[in-house]
Amino acid sequence: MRDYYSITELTREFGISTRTLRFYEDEGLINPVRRGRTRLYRPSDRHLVRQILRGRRLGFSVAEIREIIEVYKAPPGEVGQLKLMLSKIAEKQQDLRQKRRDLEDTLEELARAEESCVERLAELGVTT
Amino acid sequence: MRDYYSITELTREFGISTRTLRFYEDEGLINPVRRGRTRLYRPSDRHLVRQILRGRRLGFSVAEIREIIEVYKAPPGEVGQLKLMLSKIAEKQQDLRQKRRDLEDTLEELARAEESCVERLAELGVTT
DNA sequence: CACGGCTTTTACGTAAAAGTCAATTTGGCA
DNA sequence: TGCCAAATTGACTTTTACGTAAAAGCCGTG
Repeated sequence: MRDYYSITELTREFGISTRTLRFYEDEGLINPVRRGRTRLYRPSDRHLVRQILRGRRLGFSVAEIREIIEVYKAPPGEVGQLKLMLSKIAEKQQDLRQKRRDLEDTLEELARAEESCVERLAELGVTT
Repeated sequence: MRDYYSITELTREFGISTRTLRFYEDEGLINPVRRGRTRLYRPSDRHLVRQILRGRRLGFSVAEIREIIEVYKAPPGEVGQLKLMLSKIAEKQQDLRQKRRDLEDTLEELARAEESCVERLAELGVTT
């Protein structure tokens, strides 16, 4: 496990630009350490980037991703805070379950479209 | 099954604005018929809106949604077109499967966060 | 027939998420 | 130690997906 990654290493690994990484930092999603002015990304930062990109692919806004990331952190000490966090987690879970339903529905429709294409090809005497 | 829906009926049903529906029309996603200048949405238009919103929730851009919608249409007659369509469908399916992995991973992390909150609450003597 | 309510078109506005560009600064190594 | 590729910062631009406001058309009701 590497100690640190440079910004360009991460841009290459994840296929994003330095601007994007700095943007996420400005937005408070990641906090790489600095040697002088240059950013050094720890494994934990790298993992965060991975999570951010996952959220992005799922269509979450940066604000929503921030909320999700916050619940990954160590749980707070106070009961009220803990309960609040639990309700936030439940909210995100519901959101994701809705997305999962949307996803399965869309996959089904695509399968139907695929099948009718294959059938049509068969009618034309083409073997898939 | 109703013949036609007015624009406001659909906005109420789906919780979107008239601007949004007209925008999707400008973008070529839907094509309601007209009585004079007013739009009349058929059940098929209504179903399209449902599919559009599903795509939107999954984080697809309007351009991507348009591509998905196009493969739902009746399959074309020509072999080359059919094969092209099949490859487009396969592409979308891969995309959706990636999203599904992202989704399951995120749900797992949320479950872990949830568990550690519950544990912490238990330590504090709170029964969930 | 005037009115309120719904609808239309046109046009400009805007927030989010970066991309791009220019002007430094720096740090590694020959 | 001197230099050049890489990194940083700040400002401006772009794209997407609508929001919003203005001005006007249709239509059933009192």
